[in-house]
Amino acid sequence: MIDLQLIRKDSESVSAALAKKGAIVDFRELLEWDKERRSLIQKVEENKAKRNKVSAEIPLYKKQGKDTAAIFEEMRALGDEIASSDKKIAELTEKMDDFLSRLPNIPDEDVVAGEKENNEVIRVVGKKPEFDFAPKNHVDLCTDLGLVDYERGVKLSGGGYWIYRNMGARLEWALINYFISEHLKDGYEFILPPHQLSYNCGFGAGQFPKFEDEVYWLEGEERKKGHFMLPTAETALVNMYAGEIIDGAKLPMKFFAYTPCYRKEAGSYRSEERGMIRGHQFNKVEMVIYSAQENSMAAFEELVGKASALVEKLGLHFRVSKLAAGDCSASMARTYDIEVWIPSMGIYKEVSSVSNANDYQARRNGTRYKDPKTGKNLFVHTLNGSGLATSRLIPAIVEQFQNADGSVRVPEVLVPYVGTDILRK
RNA sequence: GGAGAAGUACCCAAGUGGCUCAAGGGGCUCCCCUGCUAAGGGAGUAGUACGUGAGAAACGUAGCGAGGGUUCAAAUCCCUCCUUCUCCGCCA
Repeated sequence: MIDLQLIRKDSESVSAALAKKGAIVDFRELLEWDKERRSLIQKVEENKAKRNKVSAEIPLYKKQGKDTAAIFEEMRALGDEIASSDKKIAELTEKMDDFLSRLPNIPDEDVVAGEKENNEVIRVVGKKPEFDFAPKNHVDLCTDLGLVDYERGVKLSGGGYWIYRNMGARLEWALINYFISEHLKDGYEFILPPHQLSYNCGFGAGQFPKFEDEVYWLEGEERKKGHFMLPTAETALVNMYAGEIIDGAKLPMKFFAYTPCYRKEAGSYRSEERGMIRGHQFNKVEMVIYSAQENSMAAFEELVGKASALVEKLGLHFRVSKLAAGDCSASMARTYDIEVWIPSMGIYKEVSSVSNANDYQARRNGTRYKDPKTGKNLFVHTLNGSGLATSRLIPAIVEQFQNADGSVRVPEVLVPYVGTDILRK
């Protein structure tokens, strides 16, 4: 949610900033509603003050035996007026909230306008592996090594689902365990949230109303009162303190959670997205930081550093891209993607997306902190980053670390978790 | 899923339509007395949101789990919902 005050003060700058994301917004109507609403509030509050005053006098009149019929008549009319003003205010408020809730976040100043093509690669780590044999793609590798059973996954649940088997399951779980231990080392609190969340969480994270149709809703419930399967742990983590005022001395608060992510999108049947690149359910460890406003850039760098370090320690070739405004998700002011090289596809695929929402999510769900310096209540800055999405790492690992004989080398840091340093038939 | 009970401020808690625009206590903050400790006396303590102020102050409005309704007037009466506790049912 964008601060209404900011729009009142300087709607043109806000428009210009949103245009970087490709959102063309005209604030004139909103500002009209705002003006009308405030004048109604003034009027209705005057009337309410009058009603309060008269109400306090009524018991006195009654004691004195005065006739109150005329006063009641007058007060009834006043009450009707108050009710109708209140109704108009509520309607305006709803319209304004709806308008505001559909606006994307304002991108940071240094984030460039435009879409994907304006993304900037800011770091490349390692080299593209060279093979002196014909490398296989990850679908073949995983199938041949018995790591993943795509066919029976489809049998169980249809397209977009797969089964991890045997060493595949151990490799997947090894990644999760490895990430967990690294985050614990860094002092992050381990969270296992519910996977079924109520509507407010989707709204608070900024994913609704826009992406309501991209998540799985539980049957038989009305949407706004119902539950959906979380599309990322961020949706849960970012709402834990909704409506609360956090003691500023406790910031930054750092969390991570492991959950599967449930998404309808998968859709894409393009052949290059075969296998585990995009599924309806995938595993991810997610990091979230609640930060004081002035420290959120540092927190952002920390998350980028942590996510990169994980990929680097796995020994994978990857790059870090700073996304253009239009490629950041709607809620985010800045996003860096960590993209891992998939040899068979000849492209880099995202394994982590690190973002700073600034106060956008906190405004939507009312997460504030008391600033120890000023004593004022401020909206927290929320940041999130995958640390990491395991389902895309496995394709990268098996493809980048494959050998001529079809076996796959296990990244050293995972050996203790997997129990072997090589995966063979 | 069913039945019963409850939800009031940092905590406990009084309060079944109006001098209660929420009593009292605990805790906390400050002051006084005493001063090693212990004990005593007094004052303050509703956070927050919104509105009018450049802003602070100040004022107003809302607020007794949430949302509606009845009424001149609602913590109080009515309806719906949420949460907690107790019991029962279900438990792949």
